[in-house]
Amino acid sequence: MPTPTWTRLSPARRERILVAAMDEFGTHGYSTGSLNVIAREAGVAKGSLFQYFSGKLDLFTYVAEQTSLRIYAHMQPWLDGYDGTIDFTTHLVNSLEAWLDYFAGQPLERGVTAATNMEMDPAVRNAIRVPVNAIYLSGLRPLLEQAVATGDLRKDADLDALLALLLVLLPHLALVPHVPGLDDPLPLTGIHAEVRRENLGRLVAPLLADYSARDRDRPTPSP
Amino acid sequence: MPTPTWTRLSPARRERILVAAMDEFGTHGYSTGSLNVIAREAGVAKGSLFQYFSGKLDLFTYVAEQTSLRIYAHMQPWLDGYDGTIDFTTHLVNSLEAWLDYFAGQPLERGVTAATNMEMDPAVRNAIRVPVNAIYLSGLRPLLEQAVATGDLRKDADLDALLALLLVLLPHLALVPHVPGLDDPLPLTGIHAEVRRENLGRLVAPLLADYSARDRDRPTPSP
DNA sequence: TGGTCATATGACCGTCCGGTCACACGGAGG
DNA sequence: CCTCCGTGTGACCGGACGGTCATATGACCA
Repeated sequence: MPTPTWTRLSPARRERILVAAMDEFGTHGYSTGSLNVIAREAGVAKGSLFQYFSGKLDLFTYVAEQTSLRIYAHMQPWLDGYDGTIDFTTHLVNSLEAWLDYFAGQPLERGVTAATNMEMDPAVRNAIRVPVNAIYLSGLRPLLEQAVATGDLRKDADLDALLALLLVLLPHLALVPHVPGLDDPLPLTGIHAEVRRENLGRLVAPLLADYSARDRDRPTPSP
Repeated sequence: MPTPTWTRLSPARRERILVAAMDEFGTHGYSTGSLNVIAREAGVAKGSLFQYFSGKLDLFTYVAEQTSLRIYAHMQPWLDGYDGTIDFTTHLVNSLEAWLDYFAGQPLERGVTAATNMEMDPAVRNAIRVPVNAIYLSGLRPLLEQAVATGDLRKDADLDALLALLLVLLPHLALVPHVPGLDDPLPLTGIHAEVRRENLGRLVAPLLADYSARDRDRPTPSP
């Protein structure tokens, strides 16, 4: 939790420090990220950082929280914008396209997402991942429930399993195009937008098809 | 690549160093893992480590490679043991149970798997993940092709998409029960064996059901 | 016995780390 | 004009790091 001093700072100074911290932690991770570098890049004395935060972990926690709030705010229209006028699989693919486009254009948020997903220290990971996961769950579950309400997903669809799979998958989808060696087999890297959209559909299809209530979502089985 | 001196060492000494390195890297990751600690725990002078490996990265690369070989050797019976006498979904759930049980009993291999999956430095990650992924792909693709050959998966099943999803999922399944805060929504932690098996089925079902060729794998759709 | 050589050792090096602290600065209130 | 206090600063601290190297050890052979 930042100190009262932090809240009295000019927005410009706060933003410079936040950006420098996102950049450093997002590039090197928590434990390897350097407060010296953050202070230098922000144009601020290192001692000042300790006037705003109680220490390295406090700063990283703040960075992770702010980042997840920004990401969530950007995705909100897709989370509560489903009304059943298009089929749910298409809506989900559209949302994932927006998800990928967002991270393609926001290297800072992408880096912090990588850092929070790759942290080894259990104490740090718990401080970061649990609230972030809660944010994602609170947005995704209503979306799936809405899909059941509109009749796009079957009433007996296993929402818990679907949610767990999506939560594992989402960070990988966000990072794969920009993090070489992470999940090279995912067919989303270095391709045109139409091919990427098609491939997103190929990844989502097996997840959703079995729970789809509308016939048009289910391909004809071979005899 | 280890030096010739390493290969001339007594197996006991090699094993002590390998175990200490697996433990340290598996607990703290590559960049935070300490050669001082490895040398101390192995009962060996730090200078000796530099007689066996050219540096920290060389040692970690060796550790990751040995670990993936051990894991692969243990899973081999499940990878080429599918002959179609049971349906493929059941075989896959059986294999995943073996996968989870293996990592439950092998904290060293589990730690190294975590370390290789959570490494931030791109150079280190590429040195480690690419060959490891290649090992997994070389074992999993023939298994899926075998399932197509026996008629358990449809001939038009999207094997590339399935493989990509499995490759993303496998490390998470291995680590979730022992790495708090990693993927808490995955329903595999702190439960009895039968419940865990049932939940594994719930996770695999949406992945495979749409591509299954046998009717018994596909639940009755609601009208 | 004396010499050679592969190996083992740990003190030591330069560097960087997170964190501290004595001090400088400047606007507000007397 | 002086004092105070919130704020900004960077030199400094103890410690840990990866890596080096002069020296010690001991097996083997002449």
